[in-house]
Amino acid sequence: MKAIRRALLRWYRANARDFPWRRSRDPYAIWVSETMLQQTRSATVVPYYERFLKNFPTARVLACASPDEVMRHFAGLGYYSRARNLHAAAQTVVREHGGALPDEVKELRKLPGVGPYTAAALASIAFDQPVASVDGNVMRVLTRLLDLRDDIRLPATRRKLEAAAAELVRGAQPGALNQALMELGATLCSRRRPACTRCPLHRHCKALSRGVQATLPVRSPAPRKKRLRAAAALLLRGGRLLMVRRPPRGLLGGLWELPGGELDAREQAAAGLLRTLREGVGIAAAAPEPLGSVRHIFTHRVLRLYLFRVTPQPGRVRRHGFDAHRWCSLTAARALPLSSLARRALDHATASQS
DNA sequence: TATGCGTGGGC
DNA sequence: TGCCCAAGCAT
Repeated sequence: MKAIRRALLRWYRANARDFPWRRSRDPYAIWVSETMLQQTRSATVVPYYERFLKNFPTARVLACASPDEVMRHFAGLGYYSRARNLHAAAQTVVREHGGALPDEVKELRKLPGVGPYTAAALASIAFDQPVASVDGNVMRVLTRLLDLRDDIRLPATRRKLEAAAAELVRGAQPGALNQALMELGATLCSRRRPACTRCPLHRHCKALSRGVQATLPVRSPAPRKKRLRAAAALLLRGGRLLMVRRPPRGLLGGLWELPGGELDAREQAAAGLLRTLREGVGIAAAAPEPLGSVRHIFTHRVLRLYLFRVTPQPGRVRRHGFDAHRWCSLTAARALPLSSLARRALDHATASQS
């Protein structure tokens, strides 16, 4: 165990990649990075992280910002409940902890958006607490090191690995040990073609000694994605287009998009669009002009979004199921917090119609 | 315990 | 095209 610890730390000191969050000791900055890194590649996070910290340098500044402004800096990153939770948690930190992040796992876990992994990562990296943070990378490294063939989708497997990791990070430099395990999993101990010859743990790896490293970790297959269809409108009035904001919870919560909605089974796209406009924004229209479609893949769904240009009949917007609406210039619409899907839809619709 | 929640990249 | 994956969390 001691040899493993020493090998990991030495390897990490020599091989840690240079990320902006690794240059900071500020618990708030580390918190922001850990939140953005949840289920997200580090290369994707870098520009978001830098922009976010420039605009919201402290928990106090973040706590005072508007929800739209916070969401604007998460737009395109995905899993948007992270932004809402981070914002709410910053307000809690200001209100209950004087603006400074608590240093204990138990207190950190009470913050919305801070789960077992993030709490342990913060406590160890920012506050030197000897707790193990087990993410997907660590699970891959440890299942191989131990030749553990249990399904890593199961919580029971996760508990076993957390116990193993807890043994490892006992003692000095828990933050560096946790990061070393993650870094190893993110680089050498990759899912396919692990670079075992360069691995600091190759002498200790049970899976390697048995030649089964490429078969680990074992993970039961995910259920098949559901297909769904939706329609959205470039709804123009006096040179401005209508944008709507989705309610805070659920899919793409808090983000803006073109008005429209999901189609029923076998419903024609144009007819369905007119129905969703009637139901969602209380606007009547006729003869939608087709502008093509875009395909978008979510974690658990495959969406086909049909786009139309629509000339509305006179009448006020009466929202139902949306949070807010706004008549915008194209420039203003593009500056709203948009999901990647909404941005692509807007781009596609405006390019097709001109 | 199972499911919902984004996005972009790799093969 | 389809499937898997990447520093998970909430309900």
